[in-house]
Amino acid sequence: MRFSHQREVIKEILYATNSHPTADWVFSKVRMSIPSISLGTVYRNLKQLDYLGVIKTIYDGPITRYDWNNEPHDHFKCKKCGALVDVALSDSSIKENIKDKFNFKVDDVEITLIGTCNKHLKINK
Amino acid sequence: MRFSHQREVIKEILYATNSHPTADWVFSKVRMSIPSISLGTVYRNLKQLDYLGVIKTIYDGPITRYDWNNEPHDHFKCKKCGALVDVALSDSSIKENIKDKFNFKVDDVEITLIGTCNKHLKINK
DNA sequence: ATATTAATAGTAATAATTCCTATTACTATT
DNA sequence: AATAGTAATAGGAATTATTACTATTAATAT
Ligand SMILES: [Mn+2]
Ligand SMILES: [Mn+2]
Ligand SMILES: [Zn+2]
Ligand SMILES: [Zn+2]
Repeated sequence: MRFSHQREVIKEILYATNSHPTADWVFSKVRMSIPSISLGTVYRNLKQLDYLGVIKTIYDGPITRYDWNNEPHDHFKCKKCGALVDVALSDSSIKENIKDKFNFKVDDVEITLIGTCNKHLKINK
Repeated sequence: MRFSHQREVIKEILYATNSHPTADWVFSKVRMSIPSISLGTVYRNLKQLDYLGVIKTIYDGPITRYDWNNEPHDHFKCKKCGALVDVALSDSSIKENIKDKFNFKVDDVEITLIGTCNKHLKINK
């Protein structure tokens, strides 16, 4: 695969946020430095970066997002504000336990927590 | 909400399969008994049934599916054939464990197993 | 039976994503 | 440095999934 400035910028933009952005958000960002870029180029490169294992595509309900963090990890989804936040299920033995229970070949366990993020929680004791 | 024959048939079709069908699949099925039905009616009623809690909408990557089983349960996704199969994580204490670890209010834990279903596994010992 | 009005069929509109093609710009070779 | 070969891009068309609109139909209360 040949070097491409567009792809580098897209990659940098992704690596600079933890917000799991959509293709459209990336598009509007990359336009700031490359005004001539097209949305198709953004989609094509996001797909390539995913294929290369450089980033990971995340399906947040009906919304497609992109994650610079290609390491296996899980997410918390806030019902109130829609934020998608990384969570580390430190005890990865949870996943191993789950894997052992089935007559399928389980390669991955994806866990999404759903609820309300601390931004909306009353601090008052 | 008023009775509708269309909605009843859609519900029955969903309740007769474990395949987590798409709106389009439901549409083609319901056409067999109601040839005049429109795709919009299928979508509208699936959304209403979800809203009523009668069925559950499932996001399988970029594919939207519908599940008659509105009880909390998890799924296994086969990378080879794309099948989405119910799994019962019998030990629901797993989920309670996970819930206890975070400074968010966690209402639900969604778990998807990803791998290869037994249809493709060699039986040979 | 009639009136009321929610639900439908059919179609148009929208949104996300992919496809197509002429043009551009890396890269290797003279 | 110029040339040739070709991968990547820009821009727009096409596709797909879903929602919105509206005249007509049909469920329900009177
Ligand atoms: Mn993440
Ligand atoms: Mn299910
Ligand atoms: Zn929130
Ligand atoms: Zn399979």
